[in-house]
Amino acid sequence: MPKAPALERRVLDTLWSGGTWSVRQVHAAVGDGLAYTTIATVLDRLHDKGAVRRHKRGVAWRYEAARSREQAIGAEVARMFARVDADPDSLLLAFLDQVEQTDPSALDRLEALLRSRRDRE
Amino acid sequence: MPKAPALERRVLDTLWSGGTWSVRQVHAAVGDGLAYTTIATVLDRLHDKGAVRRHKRGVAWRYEAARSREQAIGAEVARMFARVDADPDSLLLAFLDQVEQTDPSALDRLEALLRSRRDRE
DNA sequence: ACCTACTACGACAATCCGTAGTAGAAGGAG
DNA sequence: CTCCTTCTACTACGGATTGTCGTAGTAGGT
Repeated sequence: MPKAPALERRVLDTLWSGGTWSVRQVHAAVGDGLAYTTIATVLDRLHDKGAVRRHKRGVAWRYEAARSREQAIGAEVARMFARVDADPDSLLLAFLDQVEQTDPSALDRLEALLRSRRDRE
Repeated sequence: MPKAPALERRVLDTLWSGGTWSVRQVHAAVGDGLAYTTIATVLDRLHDKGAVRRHKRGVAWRYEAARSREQAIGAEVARMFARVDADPDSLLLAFLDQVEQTDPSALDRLEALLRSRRDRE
């Protein structure tokens, strides 16, 4: 139904806030009147996709994110690079435009990152 | 069926190569043994989504991209920014990593772009 | 008046996602 | 040992998206 998997994202956000979580805990954290089994299903599917890890704690599973938010963002960026592979320069341009528009001060941070990366070698 | 709309992308790539196209021409360009009506449908759906423009040429439609590839990339980048909105700095990092990994020389171009953008104001 | 090319519309299968119910196992309380 | 609560596993369903076509009807040229 949704264009982007909104509920999965909310669950992941919860896990990314740190630690391991039982279904019940995630359910409480996400709230929104959703059924317990809805959260259980989402967690299960996330596990099938390899997005989360889990281990048994007694009868129940304990879940944690399989990759950090940073890694997930990295994968997202990689996917985008693959999608536009014919035209990397437009991507640089578009990226700068977006950064500037979202948060102009980020341009400075970007430049600092860039410099430190160059100096590192 | 597919995660990313592969055929729509191929059709768009064709249109992005320039000019206006009849269904028949796109069909020939995409090839791959697909039926003529398959291409017609894809073009039609692309039109519904506003991704392409069309005007009648006699009985037939002539299609062209509604936005340039560059604009499409910009929209893509904007979508990604929205998705990660809580953590823009990780995005900067991940972006640099990807640029470096894809094409190290692009880092220099990025820096040049950054500088020219800053000097422009 | 007929053939051809083109569009409009409908259809179907696969997949994803949100959402949830049910059955059954497992463990603690008496 | 038996009952109640808690969890998981499995199944299901509806809506959306996409790939893929078929059919029917229309409009123009020969």
